[in-house]
Amino acid sequence: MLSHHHSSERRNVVAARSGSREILDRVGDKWSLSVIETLSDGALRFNELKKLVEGISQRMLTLTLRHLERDGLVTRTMFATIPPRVDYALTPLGFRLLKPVSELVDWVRENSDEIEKAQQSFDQQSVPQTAA
Amino acid sequence: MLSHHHSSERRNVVAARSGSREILDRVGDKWSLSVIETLSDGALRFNELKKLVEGISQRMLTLTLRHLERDGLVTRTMFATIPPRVDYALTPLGFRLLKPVSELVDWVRENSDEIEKAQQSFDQQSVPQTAA
DNA sequence: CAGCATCCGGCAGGATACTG
DNA sequence: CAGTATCCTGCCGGATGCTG
Repeated sequence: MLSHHHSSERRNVVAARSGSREILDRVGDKWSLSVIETLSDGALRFNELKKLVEGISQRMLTLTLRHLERDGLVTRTMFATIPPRVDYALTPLGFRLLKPVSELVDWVRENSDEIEKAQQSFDQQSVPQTAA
Repeated sequence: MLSHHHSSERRNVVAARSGSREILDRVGDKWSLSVIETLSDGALRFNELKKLVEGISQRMLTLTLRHLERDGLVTRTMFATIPPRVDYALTPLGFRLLKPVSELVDWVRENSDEIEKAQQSFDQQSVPQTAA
Protein backbone atom coordinates (compact mmCIF):
# COMPACT_ATOMS: atom_id res chain seq x y z
CA MET A 1 0.00 0.00 0.00
CA LEU A 2 0.93 3.65 -0.13
CA SER A 3 1.98 3.05 -3.72
CA HIS A 4 0.84 6.05 -5.67
CA HIS A 5 0.32 6.27 -9.38
CA HIS A 6 1.20 9.73 -10.48
CA SER A 7 2.76 12.49 -8.50
CA SER A 8 -0.25 14.38 -7.27
CA GLU A 9 -1.73 12.19 -4.62
CA ARG A 10 1.25 11.37 -2.52
CA ARG A 11 1.67 14.31 -0.26
CA ASN A 12 -0.46 14.19 2.78
CA VAL A 13 -0.50 10.48 2.82
CA VAL A 14 2.58 11.36 4.77
CA ALA A 15 1.34 14.32 6.68
CA ALA A 16 -2.06 13.32 7.87
CA ARG A 17 -1.41 9.65 8.15
CA SER A 18 2.11 9.44 9.41
CA GLY A 19 1.12 10.37 12.88
CA SER A 20 1.85 13.96 13.67
CA ARG A 21 -1.43 13.64 15.48
CA GLU A 22 -0.40 10.56 17.37
CA ILE A 23 2.67 12.26 18.72
CA LEU A 24 0.70 15.11 20.10
CA ASP A 25 -1.86 12.79 21.53
CA ARG A 26 1.02 11.33 23.45
CA VAL A 27 3.37 14.14 24.43
CA GLY A 28 1.57 17.14 23.01
CA ASP A 29 -0.34 18.05 26.12
CA LYS A 30 0.80 20.73 28.45
CA TRP A 31 2.92 18.69 30.85
CA SER A 32 4.05 15.36 29.41
CA LEU A 33 7.32 16.59 27.99
CA SER A 34 8.27 18.36 31.18
CA VAL A 35 7.51 15.29 33.26
CA ILE A 36 9.45 13.03 30.94
CA GLU A 37 12.44 15.29 30.95
CA THR A 38 12.34 15.66 34.71
CA LEU A 39 12.33 11.89 35.10
CA SER A 40 15.34 11.53 32.83
CA ASP A 41 17.62 11.84 35.86
CA GLY A 42 16.03 8.94 37.63
CA ALA A 43 13.01 7.87 39.65
CA LEU A 44 11.11 10.44 41.63
CA ARG A 45 8.26 10.45 44.10
CA PHE A 46 4.99 12.17 43.46
CA ASN A 47 5.66 15.28 45.46
CA GLU A 48 9.21 15.52 44.25
CA LEU A 49 7.87 15.63 40.74
CA LYS A 50 5.28 18.14 41.77
CA LYS A 51 7.98 20.46 43.06
CA LEU A 52 10.31 19.99 40.13
CA VAL A 53 7.74 20.36 37.38
CA GLU A 54 7.07 23.85 38.45
CA GLY A 55 3.58 25.12 38.02
CA ILE A 56 1.83 21.82 37.64
CA SER A 57 -1.22 21.13 39.75
CA GLN A 58 -1.45 17.78 41.46
CA ARG A 59 -4.49 16.99 39.45
CA MET A 60 -2.60 17.52 36.21
CA LEU A 61 0.41 15.64 37.52
CA THR A 62 -1.78 12.68 38.36
CA LEU A 63 -3.48 12.72 35.00
CA THR A 64 -0.23 13.16 33.13
CA LEU A 65 1.44 10.32 34.99
CA ARG A 66 -1.51 8.03 34.41
CA HIS A 67 -1.40 8.82 30.75
CA LEU A 68 2.32 8.24 30.49
CA GLU A 69 1.94 5.04 32.44
CA ARG A 70 -0.77 3.87 30.10
CA ASP A 71 1.43 4.58 27.13
CA GLY A 72 4.18 2.50 28.66
CA LEU A 73 6.53 5.43 29.05
CA VAL A 74 6.55 5.58 32.83
CA THR A 75 6.39 2.99 35.58
CA ARG A 76 4.61 3.49 38.85
CA THR A 77 5.95 1.65 41.88
CA MET A 78 4.01 1.64 45.11
CA PHE A 79 5.50 0.94 48.52
CA ALA A 80 2.95 -0.19 51.06
CA THR A 81 4.47 1.90 53.80
CA ILE A 82 2.91 4.47 56.06
CA PRO A 83 2.89 7.09 54.82
CA PRO A 84 2.69 5.60 51.36
CA ARG A 85 5.46 6.12 48.89
CA VAL A 86 5.17 5.97 45.12
CA ASP A 87 8.06 6.13 42.71
CA TYR A 88 7.80 7.11 39.10
CA ALA A 89 10.46 6.29 36.57
CA LEU A 90 10.93 6.16 32.85
CA THR A 91 10.60 2.81 31.16
CA PRO A 92 13.16 1.79 28.53
CA LEU A 93 10.61 2.99 26.02
CA GLY A 94 10.40 6.29 27.81
CA PHE A 95 14.15 6.62 27.81
CA ARG A 96 14.35 5.95 24.12
CA LEU A 97 11.73 8.60 23.51
CA LEU A 98 14.01 11.02 25.28
CA LYS A 99 16.45 11.14 22.39
CA PRO A 100 14.23 12.47 19.59
CA VAL A 101 12.47 14.66 22.11
CA SER A 102 15.71 16.16 23.35
CA GLU A 103 16.80 16.89 19.83
CA LEU A 104 13.58 18.75 19.20
CA VAL A 105 13.96 20.64 22.45
CA ASP A 106 17.55 21.49 21.56
CA TRP A 107 16.53 22.64 18.13
CA VAL A 108 13.99 25.04 19.55
CA ARG A 109 16.47 26.34 22.06
CA GLU A 110 19.13 26.85 19.42
CA ASN A 111 16.73 28.61 17.10
CA SER A 112 14.69 30.55 19.58
CA ASP A 113 16.55 33.73 18.75
CA GLU A 114 15.75 33.46 15.09
CA ILE A 115 12.15 32.65 15.90
CA GLU A 116 11.79 35.63 18.20
CA LYS A 117 13.29 37.89 15.60
CA ALA A 118 10.83 36.61 13.05
CA GLN A 119 7.98 37.22 15.44
CA GLN A 120 9.05 40.76 16.11
CA SER A 121 9.36 41.73 12.49
CA PHE A 122 6.05 40.05 11.78
CA ASP A 123 4.34 41.95 14.56
CA GLN A 124 5.73 45.22 13.30
CA GLN A 125 4.52 44.81 9.76
CA SER A 126 1.11 43.72 10.94
CA VAL A 127 0.47 46.81 13.03
CA PRO A 128 1.84 49.77 11.05
CA GLN A 129 -1.09 51.94 12.06
CA THR A 130 0.14 54.93 13.99
CA ALA A 131 3.32 55.64 12.16
CA ALA A 132 4.54 54.29 8.88
CA MET B 1 24.34 30.10 34.35
CA LEU B 2 22.76 26.76 34.91
CA SER B 3 25.74 25.88 37.07
CA HIS B 4 24.41 23.99 40.02
CA HIS B 5 26.03 23.50 43.38
CA HIS B 6 25.09 20.17 44.77
CA SER B 7 23.08 17.46 43.16
CA SER B 8 19.59 18.21 44.39
CA GLU B 9 18.64 21.35 42.61
CA ARG B 10 19.60 20.63 39.10
CA ARG B 11 16.78 18.63 37.69
CA ASN B 12 13.94 20.60 36.36
CA VAL B 13 16.12 23.54 35.60
CA VAL B 14 16.27 21.49 32.48
CA ALA B 15 12.72 20.40 32.24
CA ALA B 16 10.67 23.42 33.02
CA ARG B 17 13.04 26.01 31.70
CA SER B 18 14.56 24.38 28.68
CA GLY B 19 11.51 24.92 26.61
CA SER B 20 9.39 21.84 26.31
CA ARG B 21 6.65 24.39 26.62
CA GLU B 22 8.08 26.60 23.91
CA ILE B 23 8.08 23.75 21.46
CA LEU B 24 4.47 23.00 22.02
CA ASP B 25 3.56 26.62 21.83
CA ARG B 26 5.00 26.44 18.39
CA VAL B 27 4.12 23.10 16.87
CA GLY B 28 2.09 21.55 19.63
CA ASP B 29 -1.28 22.67 18.42
CA LYS B 30 -3.58 20.47 16.47
CA TRP B 31 -2.43 21.23 12.95
CA SER B 32 1.03 22.82 12.78
CA LEU B 33 2.95 19.59 12.36
CA SER B 34 0.66 18.35 9.62
CA VAL B 35 0.92 21.62 7.75
CA ILE B 36 4.69 21.70 8.05
CA GLU B 37 5.01 18.15 6.86
CA THR B 38 2.67 18.76 3.96
CA LEU B 39 4.72 21.75 2.87
CA SER B 40 7.91 19.72 2.93
CA ASP B 41 7.33 18.77 -0.71
CA GLY B 42 7.22 22.35 -1.83
CA ALA B 43 5.04 25.42 -1.99
CA LEU B 44 1.30 25.03 -2.02
CA ARG B 45 -1.69 27.26 -2.40
CA PHE B 46 -4.27 27.77 0.30
CA ASN B 47 -6.87 25.40 -1.06
CA GLU B 48 -4.29 22.82 -2.00
CA LEU B 49 -3.20 22.77 1.58
CA LYS B 50 -6.77 22.60 2.71
CA LYS B 51 -7.33 19.49 0.65
CA LEU B 52 -4.09 17.82 1.60
CA VAL B 53 -4.26 18.47 5.31
CA GLU B 54 -7.33 16.41 5.55
CA GLY B 55 -9.89 17.42 8.10
CA ILE B 56 -8.67 20.95 8.70
CA SER B 57 -11.16 23.78 8.55
CA GLN B 58 -10.17 26.88 6.64
CA ARG B 59 -10.38 28.86 9.80
CA MET B 60 -7.82 26.62 11.45
CA LEU B 61 -5.69 26.55 8.33
CA THR B 62 -5.63 30.32 8.26
CA LEU B 63 -4.78 30.58 11.93
CA THR B 64 -2.14 27.88 11.70
CA LEU B 65 -0.49 29.48 8.70
CA ARG B 66 -0.47 32.90 10.34
CA HIS B 67 1.12 31.43 13.40
CA LEU B 68 3.75 29.58 11.41
CA GLU B 69 4.39 32.69 9.37
CA ARG B 70 4.83 34.72 12.51
CA ASP B 71 7.32 32.21 13.84
CA GLY B 72 9.31 32.48 10.62
CA LEU B 73 8.66 28.88 9.63
CA VAL B 74 6.49 29.57 6.61
CA THR B 75 6.43 32.26 3.94
CA ARG B 76 3.30 33.68 2.44
CA THR B 77 3.50 34.94 -1.14
CA MET B 78 0.61 36.83 -2.64
CA PHE B 79 0.02 37.22 -6.36
CA ALA B 80 -2.16 40.18 -7.20
CA THR B 81 -4.07 38.28 -9.84
CA ILE B 82 -7.77 37.76 -10.24
CA PRO B 83 -8.67 35.48 -8.70
CA PRO B 84 -5.96 35.98 -6.13
CA ARG B 85 -3.34 33.35 -5.56
CA VAL B 86 -1.35 32.79 -2.41
CA ASP B 87 1.54 30.41 -2.05
CA TYR B 88 2.80 29.03 1.19
CA ALA B 89 6.22 27.50 1.57
CA LEU B 90 8.63 26.52 4.27
CA THR B 91 11.41 28.92 5.11
CA PRO B 92 14.93 27.58 5.57
CA LEU B 93 14.16 27.64 9.27
CA GLY B 94 11.03 25.63 8.65
CA PHE B 95 12.97 23.11 6.63
CA ARG B 96 15.52 22.70 9.34
CA LEU B 97 12.77 22.12 11.84
CA LEU B 98 11.62 19.27 9.67
CA LYS B 99 14.54 17.09 10.64
CA PRO B 100 14.03 16.79 14.41
CA VAL B 101 10.31 16.70 13.85
CA SER B 102 10.56 13.87 11.37
CA GLU B 103 12.71 11.90 13.74
CA LEU B 104 10.11 12.26 16.43
CA VAL B 105 7.39 11.28 14.02
CA ASP B 106 9.40 8.28 12.92
CA TRP B 107 10.04 7.27 16.49
CA VAL B 108 6.36 7.28 17.29
CA ARG B 109 5.58 5.32 14.16
CA GLU B 110 8.25 2.76 14.91
CA ASN B 111 7.12 2.35 18.48
CA SER B 112 3.39 2.63 18.06
CA ASP B 113 3.01 -1.10 18.36
CA GLU B 114 4.74 -1.19 21.70
CA ILE B 115 2.74 1.77 22.87
CA GLU B 116 -0.53 0.19 21.86
CA LYS B 117 0.40 -3.02 23.60
CA ALA B 118 1.19 -1.08 26.76
CA GLN B 119 -2.13 0.69 26.54
CA GLN B 120 -4.04 -2.53 26.17
CA SER B 121 -2.43 -4.25 29.12
CA PHE B 122 -2.91 -1.11 31.17
CA ASP B 123 -6.56 -0.94 30.29
CA GLN B 124 -7.05 -4.57 31.24
CA GLN B 125 -5.50 -4.28 34.67
CA SER B 126 -7.43 -1.14 35.39
CA VAL B 127 -10.83 -2.68 34.73
CA PRO B 128 -10.72 -6.21 36.14
CA GLN B 129 -14.23 -5.92 37.45
CA THR B 130 -16.39 -8.52 35.81
CA ALA B 131 -13.98 -11.39 35.71
CA ALA B 132 -10.73 -11.78 37.54
C1' DC C 1 -9.75 31.92 -4.59
C1' DA C 2 -8.46 33.16 -0.13
C1' DG C 3 -9.74 34.78 3.37
C1' DC C 4 -12.33 37.29 7.89
C1' DA C 5 -16.28 37.59 11.41
C1' DT C 6 -19.27 35.41 14.41
C1' DC C 7 -21.37 32.09 17.11
C1' DC C 8 -20.92 28.09 19.84
C1' DG C 9 -19.77 23.45 22.20
C1' DG C 10 -16.28 20.51 24.35
C1' DC C 11 -12.63 19.73 26.97
C1' DA C 12 -8.01 20.73 28.79
C1' DG C 13 -6.68 22.22 32.83
C1' DG C 14 -6.71 25.25 37.38
C1' DA C 15 -8.53 25.75 42.39
C1' DT C 16 -10.32 23.76 46.14
C1' DA C 17 -11.85 20.28 49.41
C1' DC C 18 -11.71 15.66 51.04
C1' DT C 19 -9.57 10.52 51.92
C1' DG C 20 -6.67 5.97 52.88
C1' DC D 1 2.15 11.30 51.33
C1' DA D 2 -0.38 10.47 47.37
C1' DG D 3 -3.80 10.78 45.64
C1' DT D 4 -9.53 11.28 44.29
C1' DA D 5 -13.80 14.21 43.50
C1' DT D 6 -16.04 18.32 42.11
C1' DC D 7 -16.61 22.64 40.32
C1' DC D 8 -15.52 26.17 37.10
C1' DT D 9 -13.16 28.61 33.30
C1' DG D 10 -10.75 29.74 29.06
C1' DC D 11 -9.86 28.88 24.73
C1' DC D 12 -9.22 25.59 21.00
C1' DG D 13 -11.29 24.57 17.21
C1' DG D 14 -15.67 23.37 14.25
C1' DA D 15 -19.73 25.35 11.44
C1' DT D 16 -21.63 28.83 8.97
C1' DG D 17 -22.10 33.07 6.41
C1' DC D 18 -20.05 37.10 4.09
C1' DT D 19 -16.24 39.75 1.19
C1' DG D 20 -12.39 41.65 -2.22
